Amino acid sequence: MKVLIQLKSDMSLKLSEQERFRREALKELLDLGIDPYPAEKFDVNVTAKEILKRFPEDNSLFQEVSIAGRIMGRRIMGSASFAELQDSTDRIQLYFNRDEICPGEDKTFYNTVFKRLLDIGDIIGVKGHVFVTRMGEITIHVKEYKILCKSLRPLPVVKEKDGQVYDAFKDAEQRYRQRYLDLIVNPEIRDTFRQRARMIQSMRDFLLSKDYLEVETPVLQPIYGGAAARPFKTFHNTLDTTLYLRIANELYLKRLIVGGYDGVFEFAKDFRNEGMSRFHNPEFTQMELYVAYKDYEWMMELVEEMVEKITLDLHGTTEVKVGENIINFKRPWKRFTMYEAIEHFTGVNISDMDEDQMRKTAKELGVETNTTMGRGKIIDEIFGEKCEAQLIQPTFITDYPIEMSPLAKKHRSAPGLVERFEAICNGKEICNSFSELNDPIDQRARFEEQLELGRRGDPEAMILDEDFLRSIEHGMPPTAGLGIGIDRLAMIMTNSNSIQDVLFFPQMRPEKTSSVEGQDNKEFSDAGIPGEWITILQHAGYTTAALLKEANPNKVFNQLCGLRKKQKLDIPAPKPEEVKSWIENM
RNA sequence: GACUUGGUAGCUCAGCUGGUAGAGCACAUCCCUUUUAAGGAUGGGGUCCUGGGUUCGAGCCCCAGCCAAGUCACCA
Repeated sequence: MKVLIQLKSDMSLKLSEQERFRREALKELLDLGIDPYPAEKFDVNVTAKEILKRFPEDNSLFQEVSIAGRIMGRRIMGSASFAELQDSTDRIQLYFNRDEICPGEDKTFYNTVFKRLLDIGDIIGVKGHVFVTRMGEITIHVKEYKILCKSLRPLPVVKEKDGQVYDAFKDAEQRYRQRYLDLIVNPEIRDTFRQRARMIQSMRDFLLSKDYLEVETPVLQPIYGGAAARPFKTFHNTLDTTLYLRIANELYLKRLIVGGYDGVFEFAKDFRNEGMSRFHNPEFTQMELYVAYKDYEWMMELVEEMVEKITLDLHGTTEVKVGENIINFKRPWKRFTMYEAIEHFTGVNISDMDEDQMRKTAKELGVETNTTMGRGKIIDEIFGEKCEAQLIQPTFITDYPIEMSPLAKKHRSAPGLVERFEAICNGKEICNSFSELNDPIDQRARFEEQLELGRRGDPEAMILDEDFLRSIEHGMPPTAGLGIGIDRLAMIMTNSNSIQDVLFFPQMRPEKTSSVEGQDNKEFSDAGIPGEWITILQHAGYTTAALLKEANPNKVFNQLCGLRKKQKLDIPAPKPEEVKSWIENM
């Protein structure tokens, strides 16, 4: 028991006052014989949302409810109290009456347990009936309650009245690092992720209804491919081999088309070792789809149909508000070839220009180029600078320069182009698709061009995948392929300004851990310092042996006594000569 | 990677020309006892991001660093 108390006081040095109060409350609960973390289930027969929705229509309902959730607010006034209970669906008010919670003489369970030992953030289960208070609020009249989990840290308290939010918890860093807090106190965040899940469900339903097969392909790949990007590198010990986290699954899905499936798709986490921004996270989700005997024209129709359906499923209309704009996904979407789009936004027709003329035009348009850029790259640059951001309504851009698209089939009629399209929406690409290149000779030549780029130092150049080539040498039917950015689409569908808002745990730089934690205490204990004082010394700033060795013994002694008093520690004060001997022994 | 802005109590934020760290919420002890971002009284709570520098004196000024956000560049 003594050890326990010491442990506790050591721990409490690092705790804030509010955390210490909660740990003390926990102890009192245990002393009262109440288990703050019971093992048995608590049966729930209703949600807050259901009550709030249906009770106004029929006051005879919900006369025996059992519901559980987190306490988000309390208003205590002696023998009667109100609390707010938040479950996964909504918040509902609870009414507690002392003499009903404690019908007998002993009022402990109300006076002590409810009023003093419970806190905002604790999770409880209650049973009772629903009524309406004098203030007109739907409320559960609690007959009994049970502590399901004691919370040891204070929650950010966000309050709201008439749509006005007070003390909103909105610091992006804390919200992303401690997403659980964000989800607890900002319930609209929970809805964003529900919408994301429904969006994926809707897409999956659509694809399954077409009888395409949902598949899984390797994340760990010996040769990464299918996109232009730098990979994450890792190592497999048993195979003694370098492996890469996939940047795309394209080449594997095409192998499955070679294998005889007509349609395969995968919701794939891809990993790209590149910059981060509000549009880029190192890991992101892409849905890739490959359908045999189809081409990119057909795929455009499918994308329109699918995204329109998703929008209807999510919003009941084809219109979505995104920032300042209303985006309408109703079919058909606008279509431009890349040349047409450039002509539309700049007034210049560049389709027949050679590289020199084009470079000159780019300069006139204020688009920067350099000598390493070929004709295709310049076109892409002009488009990116002058057109993409202006495409707010969903628009297909078709027929890309061949240089940028080593896996796409050459255009059936326009030389120098490939059969490729991207859908642009809200100024950003949301998907990328082409008639897949199935000519193995051409594919090998395109890979070799990529190898040449790699030799010239392009870190994103593709690697030649010999097994993939072998597979399409066996023959891949004409195939349409699609990659659609799930995070990007989720941003639009949920009106989110950054990708971090549609990922539960966006990548962040690791948090710096406290230097006191995990210290090697051996040198301290070797000098004869009792364990309970080591943490206190470290708390006082003497985190290493060297620091303590340099210190003035009198000052250290005073600091320790000061801390002992301040933290109300239940250990005897050290003697000055003891402190002196510790320091001498260091 | 570059530039801009920010980092102060558990949360949201003030903090003057550099002069003993503040408010609201939360927390503790009371009062009130069907309230509702409850109200009232009292109280406790701080590594002012970190490390240097200037100064008699730094939350504030200077330098370096860490973390985040925004903008730009590359990528979806």
